[in-house]
Amino acid sequence: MSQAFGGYVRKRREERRAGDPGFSLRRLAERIGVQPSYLSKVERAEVAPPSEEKILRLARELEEDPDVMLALAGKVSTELQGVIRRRPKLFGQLLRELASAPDRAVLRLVREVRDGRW
Amino acid sequence: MSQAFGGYVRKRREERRAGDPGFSLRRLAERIGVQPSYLSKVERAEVAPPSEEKILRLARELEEDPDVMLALAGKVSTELQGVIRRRPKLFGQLLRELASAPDRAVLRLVREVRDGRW
DNA sequence: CAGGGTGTGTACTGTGTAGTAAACAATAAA
DNA sequence: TTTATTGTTTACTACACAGTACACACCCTG
Repeated sequence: MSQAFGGYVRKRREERRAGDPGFSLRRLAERIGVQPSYLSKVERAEVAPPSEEKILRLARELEEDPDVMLALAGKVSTELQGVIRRRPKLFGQLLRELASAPDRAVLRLVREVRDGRW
Repeated sequence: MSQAFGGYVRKRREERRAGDPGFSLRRLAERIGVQPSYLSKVERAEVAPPSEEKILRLARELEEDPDVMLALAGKVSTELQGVIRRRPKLFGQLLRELASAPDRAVLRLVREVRDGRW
């Protein structure tokens, strides 16, 4: 299933490793705070993706978008979940409405909101 | 923490029970598909809220908003999570932007989208 | 006063999550 | 040629999650 996540991490790590030997599996594992054996299994999708916390630290080290990383792991950040939980009706409606909207439309809304046009 | 959920279920159940004896704890539990003892513990928050599946069935029986019910249980539906996971960057941005927006503003967006004004 | 229905207390359980710890073979460096 | 370093294999684990099963005491009510 989440072959996606492991493969992605491995790819990104090896890319970054070309220019920086600090991106060996062992040294990265240490910075993330897990055993090398575990990171190895994660990268080869021998086990499920790690916890949100480890994924976020991984995203930081690899300079990847945390939300994208979490999505690859089949998760949604507790932060975003919190945003929804605070106003479930409102955001439930909005998200369902936007589920089938084209990227372009969603992007327009993002900009609209960011520019304070409300 | 989730005293909220249990208390809410109990309140709603007893309300509905006034007009319909089919809303005794035992009979409701049966329709939901759990043991009465378990529903009892849930209502008194002696245990954590049940799984998403049971919560949705509960919401149906009690005629409550599923998203609200899940929120009380500290959860977000896998359906909504799926919407986000498909376009994590886009929805991540949007939600963070809207996190601090007033209800009114979000509601305006919902309507705007629903009326196809994009 | 027997019987059905009500909510609850107690004890237990299978499954999933999120890893650790130690040893191993292959490669690279001194 | 030792010595490090790398990724991997194997075995194991602690804890949370999502409940079940059964017995119990308390009402009514017919």
